[in-house]
Amino acid sequence: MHVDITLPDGSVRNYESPVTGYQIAESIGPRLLKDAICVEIDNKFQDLSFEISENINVRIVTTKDLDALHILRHSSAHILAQAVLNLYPNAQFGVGPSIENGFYYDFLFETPIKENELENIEKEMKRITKSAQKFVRSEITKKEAVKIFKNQNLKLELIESAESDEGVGEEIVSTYTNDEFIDLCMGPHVPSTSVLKHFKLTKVSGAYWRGNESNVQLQRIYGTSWFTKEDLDQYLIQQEEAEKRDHRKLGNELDLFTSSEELGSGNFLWKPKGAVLRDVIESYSKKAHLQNGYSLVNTPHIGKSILWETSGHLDHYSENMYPPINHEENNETYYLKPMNCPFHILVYKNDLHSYKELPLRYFEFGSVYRYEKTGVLHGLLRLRGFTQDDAHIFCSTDQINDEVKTLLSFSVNLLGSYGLTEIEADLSTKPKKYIGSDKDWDNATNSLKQSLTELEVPFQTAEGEGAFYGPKIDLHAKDAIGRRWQLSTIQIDFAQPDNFDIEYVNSENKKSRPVMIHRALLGSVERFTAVLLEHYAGNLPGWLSPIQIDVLTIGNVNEYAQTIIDDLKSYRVNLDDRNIRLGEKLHNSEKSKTPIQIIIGEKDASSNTMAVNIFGKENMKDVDYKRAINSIKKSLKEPEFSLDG
RNA sequence: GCCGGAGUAGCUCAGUGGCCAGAGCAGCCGACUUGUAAUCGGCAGGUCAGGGGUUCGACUCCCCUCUCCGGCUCCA
Repeated sequence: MHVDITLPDGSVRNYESPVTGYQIAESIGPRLLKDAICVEIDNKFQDLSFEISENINVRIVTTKDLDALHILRHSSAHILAQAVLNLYPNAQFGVGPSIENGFYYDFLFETPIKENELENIEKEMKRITKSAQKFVRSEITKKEAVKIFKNQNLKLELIESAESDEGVGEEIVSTYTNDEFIDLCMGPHVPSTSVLKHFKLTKVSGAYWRGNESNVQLQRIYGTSWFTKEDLDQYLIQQEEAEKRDHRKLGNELDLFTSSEELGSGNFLWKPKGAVLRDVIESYSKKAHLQNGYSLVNTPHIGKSILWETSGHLDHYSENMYPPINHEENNETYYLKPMNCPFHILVYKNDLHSYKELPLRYFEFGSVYRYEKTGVLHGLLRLRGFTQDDAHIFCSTDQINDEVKTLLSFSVNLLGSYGLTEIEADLSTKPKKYIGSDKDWDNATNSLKQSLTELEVPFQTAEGEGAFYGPKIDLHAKDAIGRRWQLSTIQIDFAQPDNFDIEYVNSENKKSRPVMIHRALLGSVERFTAVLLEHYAGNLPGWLSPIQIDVLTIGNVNEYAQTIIDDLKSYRVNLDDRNIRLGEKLHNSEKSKTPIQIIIGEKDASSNTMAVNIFGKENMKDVDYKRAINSIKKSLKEPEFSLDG
């Protein structure tokens, strides 16, 4: 018997049947055999030892392949479990997949392990990889599996619940064995433990069994694993780079914001420089909104309970709301607002609206308060009190299409103005539980999809992830080191207009119900500030920087300095005229990441020149006064906002 | 909320079951009058997160609370 194997280049090779991936790779070349990790047969990954006995397409997956990294990491997870069980024979082991940049495995230890034990586990892993054990796949019956894993309760649970991901079918269970170690697994795996060379255990943390809060909490050990030392090193360096960019660290170093034990979790205090930064960010956005058909509204921080009953927040969102504020004398209950929409609806309701007014767009920097669980708080990225650049658009159903398109383009351009130009979207569609008609959902979802397509925003569809009241688009921006941050959200809402019974008078003089679009583009000003700080590693572009220019003097040139400052009075200028060396002034200016330094001494005063350092550009000396001022103004210019840009 | 780790001067960090807890930077005072990346000297600065307990003695050991860090869960 012979089989015809078709390779990715279209060539067909003929082999004795059955043939394995090994044999195919070997027949093509020794180099390929050396780099081979697994095979892809008919879109399914299999071990190199998998026997092929039909005419089929086969691709040899090598270490160069992105798919191979997942397999490497999956195998790394196995060896982690093997090492842990060797060292802690009474540990229970759960599941261990490959994840972005690495892998993890979940364990239940008799006594919780500590981070410093990772070193030892890593050592045992090294021993296992050096001994070059083969990964051997076998299929056994559930009965046999139950016998083998009789002391492993977590595995028994997996066997009983038939998780195909974990190698458990209706009757047959797939396992991998190397040395004494056996685990449930679909595979494939790298051929031998010796393929693992460049890995590192990174941290240990808690994780709920099967991701369910009400289940037992396991200990998760994380690691990273790569084919080459260079890749591993690069990853570790990138981690360090991310740490340097941490907005919490930068916020402290640059004097932007602080927190306080007395203040409590989830809120920050903005220091003068940070407040300026926020204000610049907000002002720019506000201007863009006013130029693009939005009206500014302003609403308070608390509202009576009836409001939150009507909006449904007390039914659907009370877990995330701060406890009520009771005024006993008046028998009134108030709540801090977790969202701005009910207030904007009240503004809308105050007037009778004609179809001629629509779409009506109400915009506000609205501070909201959500009682987030302590464990999720994270610097400015996840707060209990934060400010949304929030707007609610009231429009007719047939305006949704145009409105969403305008909005999407507005958002992409706005984010781009701040320097975030790589945008990707998630489109969340109708969930199982929803309100409104299928027709409305389809139309709205199509509007969103069509806008994304027309504006060429790359997007993924998250089926069933929409809110119960309408579909949504989330925009993510990629930062300078490739991290993805969720920023904008655009949500169509069929529910609130009903809840509040809002209306407009249509062209036939009949009452009609508008649709609402909720949208926040920066998301939260606090969060957005943090993202910008991390994106720019603290080196904010000139127009955003809290201090834009440091004027550094040498000797007594105060009069000349004053002339310069007067000519730059619409900018944020700081004068350092202390009697210290220039080197120290430069050092301080550098540390505060001021984008422009003007250096003037008596020489400059007499020749009407200055030295100018512009961050990221060359340092210039003896620059003519006018030319210097012009080039400074040019480099501090805020980006023009236009929807075509 | 859960698991694990941590909290020492304004900041970054040393340190020990036992005399008065240290350094650098920042601050203040003085000298230096400075041209491209930290000038020198001095001074001051701490209820060792807060509270309780064990002990002859606690910053150190135990318990509780607060805050932070890494995750999990959550994220209209």
